[in-house]
Amino acid sequence: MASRGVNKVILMGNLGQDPEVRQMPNGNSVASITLATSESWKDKQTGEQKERTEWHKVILFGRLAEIAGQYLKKGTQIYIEGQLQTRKWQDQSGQDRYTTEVVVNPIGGTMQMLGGRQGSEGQPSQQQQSAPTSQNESSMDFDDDIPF
Amino acid sequence: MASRGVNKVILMGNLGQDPEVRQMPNGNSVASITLATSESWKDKQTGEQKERTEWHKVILFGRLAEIAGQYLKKGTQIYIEGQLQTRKWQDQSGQDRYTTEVVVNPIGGTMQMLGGRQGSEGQPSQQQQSAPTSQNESSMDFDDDIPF
Amino acid sequence: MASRGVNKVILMGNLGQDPEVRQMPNGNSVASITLATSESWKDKQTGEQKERTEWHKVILFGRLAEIAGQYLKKGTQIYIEGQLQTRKWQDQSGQDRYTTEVVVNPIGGTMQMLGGRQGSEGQPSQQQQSAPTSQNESSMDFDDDIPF
Amino acid sequence: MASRGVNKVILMGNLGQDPEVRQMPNGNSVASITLATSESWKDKQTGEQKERTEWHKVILFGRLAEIAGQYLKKGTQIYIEGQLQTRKWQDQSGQDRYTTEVVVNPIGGTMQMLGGRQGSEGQPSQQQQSAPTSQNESSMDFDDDIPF
DNA sequence: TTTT
DNA sequence: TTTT
Repeated sequence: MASRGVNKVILMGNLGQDPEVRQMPNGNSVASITLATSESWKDKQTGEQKERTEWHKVILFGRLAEIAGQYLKKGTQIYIEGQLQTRKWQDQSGQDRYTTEVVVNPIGGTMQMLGGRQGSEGQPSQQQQSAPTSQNESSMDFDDDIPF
Repeated sequence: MASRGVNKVILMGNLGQDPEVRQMPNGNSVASITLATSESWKDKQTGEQKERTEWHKVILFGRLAEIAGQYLKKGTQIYIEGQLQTRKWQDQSGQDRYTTEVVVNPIGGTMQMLGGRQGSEGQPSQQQQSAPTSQNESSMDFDDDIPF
Repeated sequence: MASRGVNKVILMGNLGQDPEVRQMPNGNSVASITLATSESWKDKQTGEQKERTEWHKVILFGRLAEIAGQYLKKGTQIYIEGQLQTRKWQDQSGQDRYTTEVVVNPIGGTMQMLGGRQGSEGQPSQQQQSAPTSQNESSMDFDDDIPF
Repeated sequence: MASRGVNKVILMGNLGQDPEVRQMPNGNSVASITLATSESWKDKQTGEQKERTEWHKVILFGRLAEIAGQYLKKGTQIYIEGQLQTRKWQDQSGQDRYTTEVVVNPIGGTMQMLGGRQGSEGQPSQQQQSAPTSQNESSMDFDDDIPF
């Protein structure tokens, strides 16, 4: 009867693409985003610099979905707190498949945009545009490797 | 060059089965466990009590894998800190599949067993056995629904 | 206007004493507990085993305060999520003093008891009543000279 | 013998002033910063917009202290993971006082700068030197009468 | 003052 | 004392 367990995910990273927002039948909003978290380290064996980027599927509900739709876009850096959920679905051949997502509900979860003006002193709109632009190239080869 | 991003998962729950531990070619240990996190709440519409159990695949490395192999078993309550990783694999038909796991490395991650003796004053071994037993029934219908 | 910042504390440890619960003028409950978190490690220099226990003052509000009064006691292991708050007060000599506490609100915060029954075997209702009672007395001299 | 307990603090906020960095006798660096975390909400009673800023004293060690000295300054937005520690000291009148800090060790802790370049454009090396210098002076009177 |  |  009492709640038992903790299921918490904390991510800080950048959106790989613009959010996808849709309305549920009951009028609530749902936003779907892909978030990249990168880490780099020195390989203890070879001493060389390594980097690994992990892609996360994040689903935002309610008010947070609306904020996502209005303010987030490809390249935006955000912080989120949510929880892990794995849902079952059927692929074209009727086979069971499972997808794990980080679900962010306004109650118990959080989403924060980071970096504010980020040194954009003067020309905010230009800065906003240049960021996605500079990512277009490198995004070429990661868009098709995303598991979702 | 500098590390950028946060990828952190915090789970507290109970093992659905005994851990599976194996040795990597280099001698390191890897333990695989399934962790259940349950939450319950009152449905705001109907007022009825709801419960949802989420199952997580957790992979422990190194020293933590060894501890898992030695001390954890079906029913044990643990706390872990790790990170999300999605890995790609091919199913029998050669199709790409993706599995998301919570990876716990000794560096940056953590695993703690909870509850110590838990009122078991006197007969620890009996207590250890009774816990899994009481879970055997309800585990009937969740073992085959686990995505991994 | 928009919320900016993250302030989150996650603790798992044992109560050093029974909780102290009191009612606010508006009828809400507030529980005050001290929580010990211990860590041990090998000193890299000397190789000897070290242990350090940190004591935290945790304040629970509302429903969580009531649960604390009913179910927690000295030695109970709990998990909490809350936030840091430093409040200012005056000591006997009128000097400003500051106390940092971990505040756990039902909204955004969490409290979970760990490890099952932990010794409450037998008379739960009696325990429920005795806890608040013993708290009223000891809370008399609570504020004036302890670190928190 | 085994570690028991979790003591974790996650903060994201802005520095209230430039970091103060000093060297320990053994050559290690220690950086002291104050971090503001703000939250805003609508008062459920009055409906008015409220804001609360909490100030945290954060201590960084080792490599992270050096990075703080080189790159952080008043206003910088950062994310940190550390742990709570309360230390005892004596004020001028010999009375015991307690100060709670968030301690960030490179092992187990983390510090990340957010939002990109944030205005440091131009003369990084000059900034690197000036920061420690200005810290040495102000750290003189650092310990004796501020809340932290 | 807790706990292992 | 920060930030939006």
